[in-house]
Amino acid sequence: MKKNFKILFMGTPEFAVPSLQMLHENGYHVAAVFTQPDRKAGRGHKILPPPVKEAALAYGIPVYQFEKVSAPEGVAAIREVAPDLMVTAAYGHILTQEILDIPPLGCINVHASLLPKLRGAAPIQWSIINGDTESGVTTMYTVRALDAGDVLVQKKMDIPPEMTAGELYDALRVLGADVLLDTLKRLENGTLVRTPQNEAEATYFPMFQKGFGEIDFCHESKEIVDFIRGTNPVPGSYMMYREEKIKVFRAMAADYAGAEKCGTILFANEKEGLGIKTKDGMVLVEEIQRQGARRMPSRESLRGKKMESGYLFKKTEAGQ
RNA sequence: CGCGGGGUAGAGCAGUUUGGUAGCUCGUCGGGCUCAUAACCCGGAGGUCAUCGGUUCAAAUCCGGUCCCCGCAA
Repeated sequence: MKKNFKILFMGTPEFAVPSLQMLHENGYHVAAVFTQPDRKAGRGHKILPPPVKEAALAYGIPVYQFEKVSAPEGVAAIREVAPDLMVTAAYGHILTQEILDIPPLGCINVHASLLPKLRGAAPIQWSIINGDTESGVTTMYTVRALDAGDVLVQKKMDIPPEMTAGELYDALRVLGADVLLDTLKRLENGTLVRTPQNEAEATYFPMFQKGFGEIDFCHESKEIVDFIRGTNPVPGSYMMYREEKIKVFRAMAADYAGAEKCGTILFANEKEGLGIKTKDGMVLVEEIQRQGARRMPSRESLRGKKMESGYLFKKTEAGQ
């Protein structure tokens, strides 16, 4: 098979950018890019384009932005592009069977997990929250059921013990482009093998909901630490100190045998830092961000704004 | 013009409501104590209070403009 088949690329966030860049730099014919509409982002009123749009425009690729691709006009646009192959990477839309049937070579999705593990919209964060020690990227044929299509190529990587979701995200988006390139090469030379997923081993984790990031100190210390690094930087974890929402970026587990209730501040000063009782010990909260301030080490923050030893953090929202 | 918090010494903060000598915890420099120390004691340096303008006898504080940082919402 020749390399110059016509590709329709669908993606939205930073995760998809290296894949698009790889296609462009390796001479693939990307006929069009579909991405989410520009949305209000940040403070004020600014409307920002998705990262993929900026990349596509820089490469001179036509960009289409539909609120719903599955609507008639979206489908019509795809038919007009008439791609041989569709590639999706964190596009943010569920594709209908009607759309999946359009490209003769099918639709390939780049997913940031070792399928069939961690199907769903936020596999990177969940892998760290769950305490996994390895992650990876999988390409598969897209089917109607979420992330359930036949696996094509999969590559693994280790998750270092202190890695945050943001760092893993950066690593996997690069790996994603690599896996996609590998997939396309096999498609070209006819060595691409499709392997059905083992449904018995499949796991699914949902998108985060509002209030998800609040820390529950009544879990085990390791779970709390994993939760904090798995939600860093988005959606971010936090705890409520009286009426104030304090964001937490980094923490480590430590031994402690006291009988205080989980969530109790054991100490909060600039020498020892911030220690909070958990189900099985304590966590040392090392980096926080208080209201109106920027993120900084707990000890620095505690030099100025004190926290009362003995205060009990109680989870106020559902989730985790 | 989406809502809200903030900008005060190298760092982190209080003081602003009720204008009246610029404070605290650290760091730093010098000295002391100690077998010793990130411990303790004494002393010093370091700030046009983001910026511009206004009100006032007097502005960090009250009023208006600008710049920058942050949270929410998306």
